[in-house]
Amino acid sequence: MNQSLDLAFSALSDATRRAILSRLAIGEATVMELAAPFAMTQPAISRHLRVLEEAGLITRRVEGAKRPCRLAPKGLAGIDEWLGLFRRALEANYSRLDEVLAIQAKRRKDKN
Amino acid sequence: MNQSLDLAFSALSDATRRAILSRLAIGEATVMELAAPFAMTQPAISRHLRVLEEAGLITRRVEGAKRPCRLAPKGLAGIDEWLGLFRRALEANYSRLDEVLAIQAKRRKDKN
DNA sequence: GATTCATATCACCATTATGTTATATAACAT
DNA sequence: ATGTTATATAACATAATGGTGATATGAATC
Repeated sequence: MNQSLDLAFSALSDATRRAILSRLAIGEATVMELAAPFAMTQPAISRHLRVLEEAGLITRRVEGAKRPCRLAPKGLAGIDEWLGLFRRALEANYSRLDEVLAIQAKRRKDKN
Repeated sequence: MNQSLDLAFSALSDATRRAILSRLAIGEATVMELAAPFAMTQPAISRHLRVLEEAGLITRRVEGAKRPCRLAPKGLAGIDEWLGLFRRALEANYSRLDEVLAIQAKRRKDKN
C-alpha cells in the first residue's frame, strides 16, 4: 500500500543517488553534468535518474537534446511524514515505557 | 564510505520492517510477538530483525529462550543528519536559484 | 547531408534481497 | 528424561538491483 515510501527510502539507500540529489540541491543539471563526478557509464546514471524520478524525488524538462533535472519540491514529503508519525508514536509511548516494561515483566513472572 | 546511511535507508525501504519499527515504538517485543501480524514465516521475520539490527535501528536482549527487541535510541540519527544537511544545502541555494538558472541559461545561449 | 552530442534503451551478467522449508539448539514445562 | 517453545541458521528458488557494452534517436553543429 505505501509503495511510494518504499520507493523513496529505497532511492535514498544508494550513495550515488544521494550524491546526485546533493548536486541538484545547488541547481538544475543535465545528465552528463550529473554523470561527470562518477566512475560510472552514462547508462548507469540514466538509470539512477529514472529511479529518482519514479521515487518522486526529481523531475526532468526537455530542452533540445538535453534533459535537465531538478529536485522535486515535495520529494521528501512522504519520508518526512513517516518520520514525523514514527517520532510522535515514540514520544507518546516513551513516557510510559517504564510502565509498559513493568507490565510485561509482571506478565512473564505470572506465567511462571 | 557512508555505508551506515545505505543500511539505514535500505532497512526503511521495506514496509514489513517499517511496521516492525512502529510496533516497537510501543515498546519491547519478542520475535514471535513481532511475527504474529504478518503472513510470513518466523525465519523471514528473524531476517528482517537482523537487517534492522545491522542498520542500527534496533537492539536485542537475551532473556532465557527469548530475544526481546527494542528500538535503538540513536537509530535514526544518521538519517536525520543527512536530511538536515540536505535541507540546509537546499535552503542555502534556493535563495539564488533564479540567479543560478539565469547564469546557466546565459551560458547555454553563449555557446550558440 | 554528415557528424557529433545528449540521452535512452536493450541484452546481458553478477550480486544482493526476500521468501520458503528443513533442521539445529537451548530454555522451559511436564 | 521428554516434549514443546523460541529462535537461529542453512540450503535453496526467485526476483530485484546495479553495473556493462552496443545501439537507437533526435538535436546541434560543421
